[in-house]
Parts: sequence; structure tokens; C-alpha cells
Amino acid sequence: MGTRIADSVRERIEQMIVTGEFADGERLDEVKLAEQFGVSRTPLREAFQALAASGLLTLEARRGAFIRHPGFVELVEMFEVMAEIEAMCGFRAARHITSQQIADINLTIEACERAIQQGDSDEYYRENEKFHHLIYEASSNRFLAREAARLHKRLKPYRRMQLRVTGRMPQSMKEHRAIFAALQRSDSKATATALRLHVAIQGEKFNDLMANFQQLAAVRTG
Amino acid sequence: MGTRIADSVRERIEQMIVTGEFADGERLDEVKLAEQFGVSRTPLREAFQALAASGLLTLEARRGAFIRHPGFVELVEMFEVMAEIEAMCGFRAARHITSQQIADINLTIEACERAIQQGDSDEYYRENEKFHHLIYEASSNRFLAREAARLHKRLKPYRRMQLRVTGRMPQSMKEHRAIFAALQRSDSKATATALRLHVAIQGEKFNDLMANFQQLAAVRTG
DNA sequence: GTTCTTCTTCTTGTATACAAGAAGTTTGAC
DNA sequence: GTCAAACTTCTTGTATACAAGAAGAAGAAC
Repeated sequence: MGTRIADSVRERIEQMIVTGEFADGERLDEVKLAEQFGVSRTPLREAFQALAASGLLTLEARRGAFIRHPGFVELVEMFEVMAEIEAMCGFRAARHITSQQIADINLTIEACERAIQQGDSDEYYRENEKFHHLIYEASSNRFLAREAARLHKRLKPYRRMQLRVTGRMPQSMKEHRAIFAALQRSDSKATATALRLHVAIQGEKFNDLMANFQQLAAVRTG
Repeated sequence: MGTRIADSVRERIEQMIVTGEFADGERLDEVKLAEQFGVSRTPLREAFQALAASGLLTLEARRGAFIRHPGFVELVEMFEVMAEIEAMCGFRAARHITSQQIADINLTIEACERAIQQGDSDEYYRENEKFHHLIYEASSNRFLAREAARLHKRLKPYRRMQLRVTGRMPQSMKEHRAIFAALQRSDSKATATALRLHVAIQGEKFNDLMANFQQLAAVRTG
């Protein structure tokens, strides 16, 4: 990735969208953003296209680019798909994982535990991400791993929102250990089930997410 | 989708890639293609971006656009993921499907049967596609349906290649009926299993695909 | 003869200019 | 006073011009 303006602009807009700087349905003004960033419309439009491809905004012909935040229902749907994909990764990983990969995953668990003790949530998120990516790769299906990573990235802001709920981090930690244990004994089904439960939004998590979501929506409209 | 040059160019290049007009790793010349299509580089570059986003080619910074055909391994990997996603759609569809949707699916099966009798393979492909899309939608998870459709589209050329094998069409037909029967009695697990088997590449299908693939590779290099 | 360096050429990335369609406003008719 | 039509303005889509980096060729040094 050389020093392409289009890429850096894409990153910046992505960040702005993800941190909720734009309201749902808002139209992004090409010329305004272009001069705000001090670039021409060309790289900006490229960024728009890329963002549209990853679903963060929609391009309507001759109308412009519009922010498209997932609604609550879509969010639940996305997590449901993510849960299944993670389960598939886990199922396959349990059969193909190497001892090196097991060791690597163990490292992320230990790092997560340290992060919790030190109250370093950023570090926790980073290591949590590593944990999941290592499982994607251990599936030894590179296409699957890429797709999983793509969806994982897209859900990033909402996962963070979910993890803020009190007591979620230690619970998540426990689940990681269960997944790891299943992986270690090459138990495909148990790994898949543990991962599905870990990712899926159900029971308490559903209510927590809904509460967070409504709060967010209130801030936006208010 | 108004009359955007970028879109039509995208379609045309996509068609060219899918029909194997370019060799793997080949670089696509912007200016050459632009004058070939009688357009400027701008819409052409937009098309490149879109194609790169859907994985048909890769953009290397300051190097250009390169064709990236999936190898045999990646193809098998993709079908494996597709099988699982279809299974997920089927599992959910069996629980949520309406009588209207069941009727619609039945229509596609009948149309497929007619197409086989008349030897109209194009019509068969069309109705086959409808069959699968109806199941995606019946999952009542719109995000899942979109993802399934996306992957389905990407695998289109290779599925066609697979269906050319003698006797595959009647066999496929039988599988459709089995899937339909499972759906009708709301049997989630049976629907999922039937769809997984229908899509997955295994046993004879594996050999058939490999043979076809090697043949294609030989044509390309020869 | 080979290899390294420099220069040229070519290609991509960005900016700007131009064209065409969409939205909003004003004016006229009823 | 309201509705419709035409006009103006604004925005997107496309073309072209320009800049900068990459690849290849030519020449010099060893």
C-alpha cells in the first residue's frame, strides 16, 4: 500500500463513519469533503466506491453517497452469520490446527488475561482480535479465512459496543478458554458450538445490545 | 442504475474475465481497454475498483490491475464455504418459509424439469438460480441472503463448468426435489444437509471438476 | 562480458475542466 | 391561492491534462 491519497482518504472516512460522525441516511458531499481533506474529487470518489463495496455507504446513481448504518435487525442478522462462519472456522480448525498455532492462540489468551488485570481494554481488543484471526487461519481454508476477517472487521464497532457491558470481558475470557480447550483436544463439534455461542447474540447479550443501540439512536436523533 | 458508463464497462470486463478472455496474472492495460471501449480512463478505473472489490482482479499500487483466477484449491475452498452458507440458508428457511415461497420454489423445480426435457440448458441454469435465490430469501435473514447471492454470483462460471458433466443435470434435479421435500416438512436439519450435499464438491464431483479445471488450464497455457 | 547507474519512456495517480442530469425555485396560468 | 411548467442552480459523471513513480534501455565502469 503505497502512499495513495485515495486509500488514506478511505481510511479517514471509514473512521468517521465507524465512530458515528454521520447520521443514518446522511448524504456525503463530495466537494465539501474534498476541500476539507485538501484533495480533489477523484481520490474521494475512489474512496466512496471502496466504502460502498464494503457496505458502509450506498451510492445512488446521480444522487450521491449516503450513509447506511445497519439497523438493529440487520446487526443481529450480521452477528448471526458471523457466529456461523466462526463456527465453521472452528470446526475445520480443530481438525487442521498445528501445535505451533495452538501455542500462538494460547499466547493471545494469556495476553488477554493480563490486559484484563491491568484494565487495558485497548490491549484486550487487540489480543481478542488476534485470537479470532488465528482461528480463521487455522481453518486452513484461505478463502474462508478472508471472508471471516472481512465480516469481523465490518462488525468491529458493534462488537466493541457490546463488550462495554459490565462483566462481559471476564465472561468472554472464559469462553475463549473453552474454545481453546476444545481446539486442543481436536473436538470439532465442541469448538464449533463454543465459538457459535461466543459470537451469537442471544439471551442477555440481546438485551444489552438493544439497550446500547437505542442509546446510540437517541444520541443521533437528539 | 442509470446509464453509467462505469457500470456497463464493469459488466463487459466482468463478462470477459468470466468467459476466460484473460490469462491468470495478466495485466489489464487501462489506456488500451479505454480506447477499445471508446471511453476515458475514469469510468474504466471505477470498473477496476469494483471488480477488485468482488475479487475478480487485484490492484497493485502503481503497478496496475492484474487478473486473479482462482486456482483449483481456492475453487474447492469457495465451494466448501458456499455449501455451508447454503446449508445455513436452508436451515433457517425450513423454519421461516411461507406457503407462497414454497409454491414459488415448486414452480422453479417444474420449470427445471421442463428445461431438461427440452434440452434447454440456458433455461435450466436460470431456473436453477431462481431456486437457490428463493431459498436465500426464505432464510428471512436479509444480510445472509445478500452474502449468499454474492458468493453464488462469483461461483457462477465454475458451477456451469461443473454442470456440463454428463448426467449431472438429472442428478441435480433429484437433489432439488429432496431439498424441496425437506423444506416442505419444515425439517431444518434435513434441508441443511441436503443443500450442503447439493453444493459441496466431493466424491465424483471432485474428480469431474479437477478434470475440467486441468482442461481449462491446458487451453490457457497452450 | 557483466553489472551498476542513469536516463528515458511508460503507466498509474491526482487535479481540473466540461457535460449532463436532478432538484429546487420562480413565474405564469387557471 | 394552487398547481404546473420552465428555468436556474447545483451535483454527479466523464474527459482530459498534469505529476510522480516504476520499469526498461542505454551507457559507463570494472
